[in-house]
Amino acid sequence: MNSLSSDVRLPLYQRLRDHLAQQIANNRWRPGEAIPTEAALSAEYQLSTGTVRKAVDALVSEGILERQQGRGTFIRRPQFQSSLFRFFRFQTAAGERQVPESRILSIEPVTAPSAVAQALGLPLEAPVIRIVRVRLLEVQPVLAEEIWLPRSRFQALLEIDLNRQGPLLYPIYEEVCGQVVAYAEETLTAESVNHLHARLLQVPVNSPVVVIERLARDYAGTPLEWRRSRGHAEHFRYSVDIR
Amino acid sequence: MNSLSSDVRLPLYQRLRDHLAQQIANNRWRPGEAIPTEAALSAEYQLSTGTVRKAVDALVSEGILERQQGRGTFIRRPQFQSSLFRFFRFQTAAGERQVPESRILSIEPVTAPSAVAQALGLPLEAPVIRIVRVRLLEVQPVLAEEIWLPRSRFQALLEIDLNRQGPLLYPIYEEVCGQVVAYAEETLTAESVNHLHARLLQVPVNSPVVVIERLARDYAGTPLEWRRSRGHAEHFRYSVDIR
DNA sequence: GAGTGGTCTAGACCACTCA
DNA sequence: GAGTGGTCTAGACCACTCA
Repeated sequence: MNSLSSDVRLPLYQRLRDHLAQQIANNRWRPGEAIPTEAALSAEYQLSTGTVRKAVDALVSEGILERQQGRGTFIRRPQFQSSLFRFFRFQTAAGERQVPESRILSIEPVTAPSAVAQALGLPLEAPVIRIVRVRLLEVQPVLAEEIWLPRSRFQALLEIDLNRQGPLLYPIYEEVCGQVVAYAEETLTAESVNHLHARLLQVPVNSPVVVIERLARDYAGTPLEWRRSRGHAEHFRYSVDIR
Repeated sequence: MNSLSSDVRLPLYQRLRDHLAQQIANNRWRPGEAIPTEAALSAEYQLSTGTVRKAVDALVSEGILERQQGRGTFIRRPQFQSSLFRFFRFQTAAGERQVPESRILSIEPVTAPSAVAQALGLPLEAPVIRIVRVRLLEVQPVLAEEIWLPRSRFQALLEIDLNRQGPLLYPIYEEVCGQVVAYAEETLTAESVNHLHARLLQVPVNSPVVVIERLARDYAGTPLEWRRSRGHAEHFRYSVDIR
């Protein structure tokens, strides 16, 4: 038997949700692992199954846990590939979806400019890593990306050859640095492309591009990565439901 | 006592949810009205309160109902103003938010071009209404909008002076035509502005604009309105959370 | 067949609203 | 003080998974 520490004025299901979220943030279980069964949680915290289910429901709807009937409830491994597809219609001539290739143009230790320091919650001129890359689909550049990481957590990236890895960075962050991206927030704007990005994207100067800024965080909410991606507006289409 | 008609293989809470959704779509209650209390629904359908709550929970999370503790559960009146603010940062110099004014440039009965007929689910060349307007903030145009409506439901709009109404069309649709917008789906892209829209928005030809296409539906899911809005990219900023 | 999550019951008691 | 939604209990039984 265990007990819930947080604010006693909150409902029990809320306190259990917070307690579980805290343990997930502290890496008590790794992504893909199961948490204790509902019966075990009921017994451990002396709560009815209905109350336990309501706490687990909340974490499931937040995208942190994933239920599988008959098997258990698991820490969800985020699937950020799909978020990319929400924004861009990267398709081959045959119409199938495809993860764009990655070509790293540079990776280097630098000090954080003020916008980056602010986004990542670091002091000005804190040590960071800056990565510049383009994403390509059938030799055509579709996205130009600038990526900033706090050096304290990602030092190990400087010692490997990123161009020999797959096109997705988040699995590499997890394997090489033990850092798991749990959430992200994206902001979209549009602009006329400047000379530098026009060259990287192989489009005429001043054509319209979509700009996507993304701040990615770990389970505890600490910022892990800030990136700014630019893509030609022709490939861009984003849908959202409103109620 | 009443009984649920839908597929008996579905869980009871699901069948009650579908049953209530059907009645809402059939206008059994108007927006702002209360549905029966949980106790009344339990008695009417011979279900426990837990099951009734789960059905109501589903409709609440879909944005169709709204709970108010101690008062009741109400048909939600959609607040589409807020969706506009998610996309554009329309702000006065003082920083406060403001609904942009509306200036109707034209409203006329026409036949549906193929893209419009397809979006609204109408036959080609079906009778529709086309509205062109600009939205202004402190005399500055911020959005140029083209709006298409099925004439069968919106005929009454042709008989009033829209420029003597408020800037929001959805309350007018409800008051004048009895049509309630329940959901909408928006798609975002960007483009270089052409001569016509450059003039309406008072921006240089070829500057980047954001294009928002919106399909609005009633509670039954029938398309009510299709609109395409263009705004200068400088005023545009859209944020989304990803998990 | 043992173990898991999914559905459902029949309540009790609490917090809030409103006349 | 009557009526509403909000929380919580202590289960029972079902559907699914996996050895």
